[in-house]
Amino acid sequence: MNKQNSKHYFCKMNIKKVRVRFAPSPTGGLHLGGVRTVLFNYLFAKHFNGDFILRIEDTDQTRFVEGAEEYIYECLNWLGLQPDESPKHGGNFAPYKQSERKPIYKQYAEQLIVQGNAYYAFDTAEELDTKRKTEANFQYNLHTRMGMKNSLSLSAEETKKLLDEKKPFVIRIKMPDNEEVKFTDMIRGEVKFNSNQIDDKVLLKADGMPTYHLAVVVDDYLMKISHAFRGEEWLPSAPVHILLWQYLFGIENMPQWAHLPLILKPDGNGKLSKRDGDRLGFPVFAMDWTDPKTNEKTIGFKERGFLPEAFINMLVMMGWNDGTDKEIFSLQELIDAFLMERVHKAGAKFDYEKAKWFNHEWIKKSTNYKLQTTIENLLKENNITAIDLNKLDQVIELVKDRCTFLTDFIQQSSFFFKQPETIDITAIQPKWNEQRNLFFAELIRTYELTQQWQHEVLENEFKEIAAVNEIKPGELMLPFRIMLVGGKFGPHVFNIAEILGKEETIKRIKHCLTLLK
RNA sequence: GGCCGGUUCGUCUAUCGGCUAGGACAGCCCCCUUUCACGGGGCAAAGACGGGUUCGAUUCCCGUACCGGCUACCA
Repeated sequence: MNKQNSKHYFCKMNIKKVRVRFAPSPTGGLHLGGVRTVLFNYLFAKHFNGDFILRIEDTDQTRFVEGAEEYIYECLNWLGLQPDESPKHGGNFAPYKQSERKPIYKQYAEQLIVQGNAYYAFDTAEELDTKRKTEANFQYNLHTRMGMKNSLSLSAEETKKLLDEKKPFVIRIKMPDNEEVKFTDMIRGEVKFNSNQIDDKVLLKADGMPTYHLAVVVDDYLMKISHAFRGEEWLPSAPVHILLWQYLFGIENMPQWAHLPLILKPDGNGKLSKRDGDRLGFPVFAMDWTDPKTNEKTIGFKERGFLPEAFINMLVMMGWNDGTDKEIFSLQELIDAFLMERVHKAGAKFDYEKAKWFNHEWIKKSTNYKLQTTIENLLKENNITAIDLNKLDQVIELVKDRCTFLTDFIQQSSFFFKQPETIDITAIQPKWNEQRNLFFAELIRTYELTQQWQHEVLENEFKEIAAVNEIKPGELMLPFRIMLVGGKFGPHVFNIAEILGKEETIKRIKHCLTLLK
C-alpha cells in the first residue's frame, strides 16, 4: 500500500514543485507534536528541494494571544528550521496570516452557495446550544437541517429578507447525501468515509472569518501547497476538505495528505499535553512560554538544557526510521534520508529518558567550539566569567561526557573559574587527622617546586608522598577533590589540578587546611 | 453512542511470507575507574485474541478485544 502511495506522489512531484506548510494557530507555547509536524514538513520539503511555508492560522479572534506568533519564530529559529515564506519572511503568496486574508474567503463561500454546495444558516449560538442539550447527539446534517433556520428550509424571500436585515449568519457546507468520500493518505493508504456521517460544518463564521475547514482549503490552493501534513486528530474532518477541493478547485489539484501519528503520554494513554509535562516533570514546549494573562511560565526544552540537534533527533525518531539501526542523525542527514514511506502509523508514547539520552549523545558528539558560546553564556548567567577561551575549551573537553543537559555544565565546570562557594568539609572532617594534615603540607611544598604542571606528574608526586607517609592514596583523593571542587563530583582530580594551574591549586589546598584547623 | 485510526520486549522501533523475532532507551549483573560519569561485556524482556489464505504467517484477509482521535461559529 505504501509503495503504491510513494509512486503516486513521485509522479505528481515531477510536475509540481514541492511546497509544504506548517500552519499553527498562535495561541500559546509550541508543543512537541507541533515541532514534529514542522520537522516532517521541513525534512520532506528539503529532501525534494521544495519550499517550507509558515502560515499563521489566526481565524479565531477570541483566542488571540499576545506574543504567540513571535514566539513561534523564536522556536523555529532556535531549531534552525527557517521557513522560506512566512508573515515575517515574506513571499510571493502573501499575506500569510489568515486574519489578513479575510476578504478572500468570503467569495469562495459564496461560490459554494451559488453552486448549491453550501447554504446560509441563521441559527443563533444559543439556539444550537439548547438543541444540543435537548437532543442527544444532535448533528446539523441531512436529517436535521430542514428543521433549522437556514436558506434551505426558508423560502428565497425569507432568506433575502434576513440577509437584508443584516441578521447574523454563518455559511455551512451542505454535505451530500450518501456519498462515499475517499482519499489516499501518504501514511495510511486509502481512507473512506460516508458523507451521511459528517455534519454540515460551518465554513464562514458570523464575524466573516472562515473556519479552519474553509481556510485550509482555500489557502492550500492559493499558496500552491503540494503536500499537506497535519496531526492524526484531523483525519475525521478530512472528508470535508476533500469535498471542498472537489467543489472549488478540482480534486486533481489537491495536495497529497499525510496524517501524522500522535505523540502520547508516557503513562496511561491519550495525547501528550502540557499538563503531563508539569505532572511528570519534563518540558512539553520547545522553549519557555509565559502566558501573558496569567504570567504563568512553562519550561521549554531549550531552557531545560537541550541542544536543538538532540531535540530534533529525538522527535524524528518517534515515528520514523531509516530502516537501519542508526539513531543519531544530523539535520542534513535527516534531509537526505527522510522518506514518507518510513513513517510509522501508530502513535508513540513520549519517553523522557530516551530524550535525555539523545541530548547526552549530542553533547558528547558536539565540538567544544560549538558548545563554547552556549556554555559561556550559561556560566555568565550564573555569575561566572570564562574569559580564557582556551581554558574553557579544555574544561568542556574534560567535562562533556558527564553532562546530560547543557545546564549540567554549570555544576561541572564552575569551579574551574571560581573558587567553590561551599566546600563539603563534612565529607572529610570525620577522618581528618594530623597525619593527613602533614601530607597536604608536604604536597604543597612539592607542588610549589613542580616544573611540569601536568596531571601525570602531579599524580606521581601525590602518590610518592603518600607512599613515604604510608597512607593509602585512596584515602587522600577524596579530601583533595573536595579541596579543589568543593564536593564529590567532577572529572579526575589531577586533570582538574592541571587546568586549575599551580597557583590556584595550592591556594585551594591552603584555604581548606585553614578551614580544617 | 456514531465515525475514523491504531495494536511487535516496560518504552521507541526493525521485519516488505521462511524467525534462533534484530537494535536502542530504561532495568539488572560483570569489567574499567582510588568520586561521579563515560566506555566495554553480559542477562532479562515482545508479535492482543480467534478464524481463514498458504508448504509456511508477526507479515495478507475477516472478525473480536483493547487503546486512541474526532463528533464547536477551536484549531
